[in-house]
Amino acid sequence: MNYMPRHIFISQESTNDHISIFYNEPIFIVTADKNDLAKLSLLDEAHKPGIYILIGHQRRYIGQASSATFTRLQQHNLHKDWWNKVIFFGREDGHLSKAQLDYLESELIEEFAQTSLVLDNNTQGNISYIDKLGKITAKALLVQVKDTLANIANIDLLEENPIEENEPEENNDTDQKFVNYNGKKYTGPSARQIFITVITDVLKFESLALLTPLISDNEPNTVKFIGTTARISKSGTELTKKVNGTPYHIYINYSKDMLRKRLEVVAKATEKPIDIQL
DNA sequence: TAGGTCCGCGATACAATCGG
DNA sequence: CCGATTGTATCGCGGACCTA
Repeated sequence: MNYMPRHIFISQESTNDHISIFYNEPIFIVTADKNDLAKLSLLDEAHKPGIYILIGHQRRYIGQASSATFTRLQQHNLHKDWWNKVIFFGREDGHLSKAQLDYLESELIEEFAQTSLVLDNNTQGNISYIDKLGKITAKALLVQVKDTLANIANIDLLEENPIEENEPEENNDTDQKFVNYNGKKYTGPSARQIFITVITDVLKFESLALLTPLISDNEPNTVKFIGTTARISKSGTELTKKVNGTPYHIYINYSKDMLRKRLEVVAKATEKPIDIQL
């Protein structure tokens, strides 16, 4: 086969999220962190039928979604807390019958059952009648998914750590600064950079009404640090940064301690949990 | 003396500059 | 470009003083 798979790495602004999409006609495969669930809804693929695998340490759960994977994942987000990553796949054209989904699901359950991994599934999946042709295409699809994952993404579905962070994270010794806001981890080269990425997401996803005490009509200042124009000191220092994708400028000329306090204020205003390590 | 206003001072926040 | 420091501004609260 001489196919040319495409790997599209979804990355907003910086490397904050871990959503990857692999295309290999006619299939697509998405891998993502649980933390990035919200962003998954933006993908067409997440609204197509598919098979998904929840991944957490030694545990796995195989599931199917006959209309939209995303809605099933949302449910699992509420009711299962042990997983931190997910892989799901389907056909780009959405043509996966219920019988095929049943077949793929139970096939995978069976395969996983033979490994040392712990399966969270209670049942073997549905056994529904599947015609010969449907079975053959489903089987071929599964092979293609595995091949694509193995060749392009270097992922073995049946392995213990299929998507394990490919070790750039290991230099956590030198770079232990991060912010955990609303279940998402933000890292970056500097405290100010992290601050900017967090605020960028806040401005994109949170209700501005909650942020009004922090918004200035024009130039930002240290308390109302979100504004609509830049601010430059008399001596020419840029005290603010433009937030990409929004009309806002935010004051960033803070010490680490002040950045921490600002983030705490934001978390309180938006009623979201935050963990700050700068 | 109760109630109200205002002043002063310590604490906190700000903005700019300075040093890696 | 990053983060800390520092001089200045502002806030907030207790207490003194005034008045009815």
